[in-house]
Parts: sequence; structure tokens; C-alpha cells
Amino acid sequence: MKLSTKGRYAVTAMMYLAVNDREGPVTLAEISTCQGISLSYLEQLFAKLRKVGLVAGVRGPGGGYRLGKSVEQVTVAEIILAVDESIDSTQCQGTEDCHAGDRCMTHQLWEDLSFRLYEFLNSIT
Amino acid sequence: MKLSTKGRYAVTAMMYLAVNDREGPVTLAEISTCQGISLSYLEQLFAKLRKVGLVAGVRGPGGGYRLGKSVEQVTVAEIILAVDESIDSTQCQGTEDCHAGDRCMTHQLWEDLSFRLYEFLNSIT
DNA sequence: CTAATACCAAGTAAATCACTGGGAAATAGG
DNA sequence: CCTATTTCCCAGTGATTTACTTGGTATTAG
Repeated sequence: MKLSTKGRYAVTAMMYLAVNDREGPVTLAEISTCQGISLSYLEQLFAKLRKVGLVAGVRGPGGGYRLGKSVEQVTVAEIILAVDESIDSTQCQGTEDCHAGDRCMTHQLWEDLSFRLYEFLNSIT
Repeated sequence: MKLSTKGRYAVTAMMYLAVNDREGPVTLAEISTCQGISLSYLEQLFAKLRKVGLVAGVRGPGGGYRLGKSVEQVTVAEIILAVDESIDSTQCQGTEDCHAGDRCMTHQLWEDLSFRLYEFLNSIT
């Protein structure tokens, strides 16, 4: 799980999409000028969002993007995982015991915390 | 607010420190072999942690690091903020209204979410 | 005195970030 | 059919960050 500007861009863009959904598809150019991100960078982010079905593209003039699911079904964690490829788990898993037979107690603690964070980020847009 | 491997390293290292605190200071070399991080990289992380008083170094043989505060007073958010320099806020703050007088509604939404995340990360080690 | 440790600084390959540029494909409106 | 608009696609690029390496200096227990 990762949380950087990239993920923030994706989340705010999705929020923008959710807010302005009823009036037809939303142009990437519009989001670009609003959020101050370059158009092509947004394209890359939305390519990933489209790949997991979070958004759907509508081509041609008057086109743009709309949400792929209903607003209630989209979680923040989902968006971030789609855009930021998640980081690998910890090393030293079970094989080597770190210190006096502690057996990576801290790693387990971290996994607990990580899971709680993930659960938290499943609060709806 | 940022959340990457760097922050995770710091948090797990602090956990390790908290667990093995009673038996004197903990060596960086020990943490290094346990977590699979290079010693000098750990030094850099602990330099930042020491700067904000989260840890205290003990020099000489038999030395190492111990916690700067009691365990209950250390929050995860604190550790991450000490290590990962936080990212700047959003652009377009109030000055330019994005679309049909929306006035950066999505940015406000993001700030709400960001604040809730921060509040959540103030759960003690 | 010596070894172990924290401290400090500079540099480095690799990855990632945010962006630029150039296009192809689809499609609404004329 | 033509054109403008938009999504889609791909390749490259400077800046920044990551995680590490190297080479030291300062402190102190034994």
C-alpha cells in the first residue's frame, strides 16, 4: 500500500468525476485545468483506472469519462491500488528469526497496522 | 502526508525498538540484519528520527538507540512525518474557480479525507 | 588502547514522477 | 463525406526520490 501525490491525483480526479457525473461525461481537459495536472499524465492515470473498470471512456466530441460503478461501490483503497502499484511485503518471512527467536514480531505488527489502514480506506467516496 | 516503503521502514524499526527496549539500547546493525535494510540507510532514517526527539542515541560499545518518548506517546503519523517530508497542499486554492463556480469542492473533499487519515494514524504503537 | 558504536557527508545506480510530443481511432455535428 | 473533438496509445526526458556505498570522525565501555 502506497500513498503519494500520484494516488492523490487519482482520488481527487475520481471525486471530480463523481461530483460532475449527472451532466454527461467529463473531459480530461477540464480536470487538467482544474487540478493543474498535465493532460497526458491524466491520460496515463485514467488508462489504469479504466483497466480495472473504475471509469469508462466515451470517445468523440462531447465525450469524456464517467464512473464505471455507482459512487457507493468505489473505495479509496481501490483507486490507489489501481494507480500506485503496491509495494512488496516484508523480507525475512518466517525463514530467518531475527533476534532471540522473536520471529519477526515487528513485521506481524506492521501487517496488522497495514490491514487496519486498508480497512479504513474502504470508506466510500 | 505520504506513505511509502521509507515510512514503513521507519515504523517497523521503531516497533522493533519498542519491543526490545527493556534490554538496553538496540544496535542499528541488529535492525539492519533483521529488516534487510542497509546500515547507512538506517542511519539516515534515524538521524531524522533523532532530530525530532523520537529516538535517542547512545554512543560507545554496548550503545545503540532507545526511544525518546514513552511508547504510548509515539504515533505512527509522527514517525512518517519525521521521515517522509510531507507533500504540499493542493493547487487552485480559492483563487480560480474550476468549473461553473464549483470552487474546488473536490479539493475540500480531499482535505477532509486526508485529515481523517491523519487522525487514524494517531493510534499508538 | 582498542574495539564497538553512533554520527556525518558525499556520491551513485536505479526507479519513479510528472510531463512533452506525436500520433491513431472513434464519433457527434455539419 | 468532412472536420473537430475527444479518447487511446506509445516513446522519450529531466527532475526527484530511493536505497545503497564508501570513507571517514567522535565517543566511550572494557
